[in-house]
Amino acid sequence: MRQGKKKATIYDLSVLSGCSASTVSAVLNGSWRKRRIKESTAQLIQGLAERHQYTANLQARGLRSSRSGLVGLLLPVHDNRYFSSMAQTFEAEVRSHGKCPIVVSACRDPEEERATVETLISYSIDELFIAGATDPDSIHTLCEAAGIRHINIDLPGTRAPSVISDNYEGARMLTSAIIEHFHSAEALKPKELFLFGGRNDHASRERIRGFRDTKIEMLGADADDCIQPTGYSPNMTQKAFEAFYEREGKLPRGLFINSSINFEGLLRFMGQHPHETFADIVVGCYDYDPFASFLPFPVLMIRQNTEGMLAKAFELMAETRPAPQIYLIQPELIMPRMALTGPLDDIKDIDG
Amino acid sequence: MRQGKKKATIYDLSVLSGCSASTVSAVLNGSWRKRRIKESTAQLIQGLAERHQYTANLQARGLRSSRSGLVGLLLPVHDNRYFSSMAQTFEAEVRSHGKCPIVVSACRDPEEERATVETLISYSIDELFIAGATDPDSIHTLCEAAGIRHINIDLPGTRAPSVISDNYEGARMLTSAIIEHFHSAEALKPKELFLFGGRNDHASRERIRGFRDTKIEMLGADADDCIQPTGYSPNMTQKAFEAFYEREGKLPRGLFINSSINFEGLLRFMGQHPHETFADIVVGCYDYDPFASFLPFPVLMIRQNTEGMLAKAFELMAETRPAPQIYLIQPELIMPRMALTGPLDDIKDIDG
DNA sequence: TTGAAAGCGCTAACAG
DNA sequence: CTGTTAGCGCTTTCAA
Repeated sequence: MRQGKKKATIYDLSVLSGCSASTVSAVLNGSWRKRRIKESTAQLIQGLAERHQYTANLQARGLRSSRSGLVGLLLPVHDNRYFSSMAQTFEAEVRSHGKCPIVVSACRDPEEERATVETLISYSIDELFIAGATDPDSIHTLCEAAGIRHINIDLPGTRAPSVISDNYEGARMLTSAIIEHFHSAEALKPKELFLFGGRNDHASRERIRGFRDTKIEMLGADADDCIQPTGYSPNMTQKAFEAFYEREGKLPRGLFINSSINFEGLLRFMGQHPHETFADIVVGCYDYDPFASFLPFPVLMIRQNTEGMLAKAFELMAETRPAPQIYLIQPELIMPRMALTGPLDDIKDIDG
Repeated sequence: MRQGKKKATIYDLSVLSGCSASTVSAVLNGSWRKRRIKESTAQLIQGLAERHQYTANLQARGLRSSRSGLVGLLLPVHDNRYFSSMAQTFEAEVRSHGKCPIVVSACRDPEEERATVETLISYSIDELFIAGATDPDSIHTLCEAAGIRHINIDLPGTRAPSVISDNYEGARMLTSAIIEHFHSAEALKPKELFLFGGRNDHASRERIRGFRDTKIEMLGADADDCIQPTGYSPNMTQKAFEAFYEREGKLPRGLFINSSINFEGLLRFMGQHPHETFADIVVGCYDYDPFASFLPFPVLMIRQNTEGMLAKAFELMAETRPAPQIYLIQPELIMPRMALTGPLDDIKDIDG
């Protein structure tokens, strides 16, 4: 087959086989058994299809049947371990159902999210998984108007089923682990344990709540200025650390960092200051990263169970009419110096 | 507009406006100026479209015009900083051209790659960027048969333009930086500098070549067993380190790690052994990760210029008939304790 | 067991 | 300046 030659259509095969286009169509989309087409004609046509490298035009099929075979995943960003591992798991799962995964990111920008979802709808995607949307409910509205099944992940909406991490419990685990880490050394005082990062979204609010409750229970107090919400921005987080350092002449001994993105802000701060500045700190990070786990100070981390969340989400998607309620998935506390496996391990072991 | 109501079509607007469907179509797809349609009719129709929340059915448009507006990026994996940052940059660039980015991964599996690309072709994607394909040339064949413009990234093909990192130069920079890092301390001997990771792909071969050449130039020798190709597998890499350690009772003082994926294998090894095992090692990693940069031993890294590579790739894609040659992009040596910015920085600074 | 015919929603000549 | 017409490639009744 030389370059640019037009792709074979069912009509080409119809002529070649002497059957009608509808017969060819039925054979090639798998519905031929129930259309009671003779085994021999089916085989004839399948042979021709193979020989002529026929592949269905999925746009045409989608247009006609108003189902595209596309399944979408909306992410805040690609460039992040948590979300990219979600993408990885999502792809495998969707492929295993014989559909085509579409992963897109929208930068935590409500307007971008709307536009992106509208585009996906225009391509007639069949289902949408909405991860980390800033405004799940307005996306819900879009999807519902278009009759598209959808599930929220990571950030809850009120109008569609939502599968999210138990951020409150996770924050409690992390906070108490930080505090306990000091038990052998000089015990931590309330003014020595700070939270950096996050903003006014559901996840951050829950984590802050868990942090405060646990801190008050274990240390007896928590001052408002121990919470430094900096958004999901490395830069802002760095600035917050610089400001703190300038004011206090040192860092707090106990640090609760809201996400790996904020942790990068701490790294930027570290790049500007000598080792000694971090000699006795203990960091808890609400996100897991294997490299962070081996930094030269203790780093406790929360690993969110992305696979569990997606599994639950797919399960709900398969239900006829899932309730618009919130399903909590437990995250996991990871002690320092742990290099864990990810969704790619099975694949990559083929190598070598 | 209540749930499930059918989406408005150009025919609906045609009736409402009193114009023909083709006029409506022209107005709504932007070609109305050159069809010399009256400003006032255009406005009328645009108003109606807005009011009725019209959005074009992109499958229908694509079917008719045989261009879908979809632009694909084929990746080995999502779950990796290097590739996910490529995805991030790619998305922004494609969106800025008013097209729809489709990012897919194929796990470095030639069969999966073929199947994935065939699916994309079935959806009539307009252009394909092929990053890290194990067999770019066979994908080239598919694309060419379908008349789809395509560019290789990261791993070169022989039949389409290829934009890749200068792996040889990068490896030379990294190797000599590792060696020089010992100048003040006891100088490194040839048997103390090993390369771990990679396999028989173009990038690994080039890096190994750069490593050997530089090592021989600077240290006078390089034994074959100083190269330990383990594939792109954390597990295999860990095993290679365990085997080495069992044999030698320690790690080499100088380590060239082929990629962050292999570095994770070293982390897994580290998790099983005490701090002291790594007291005097220097690691060079052919990939940049901010957390790795602050580990408790010196880590030199190569940051590949994904933005530069993509920029060049888009430039080539825009050319009428780009030559099927290889374009090398220089990577950058990153010294220890550096937390650099990524493609998301501009976005995220909105936060806070 | 198969074929004919209609049409999914849109675009693109061509004709006026 | 605008309407008519003919499909893009496929699915899906309905009839034979």
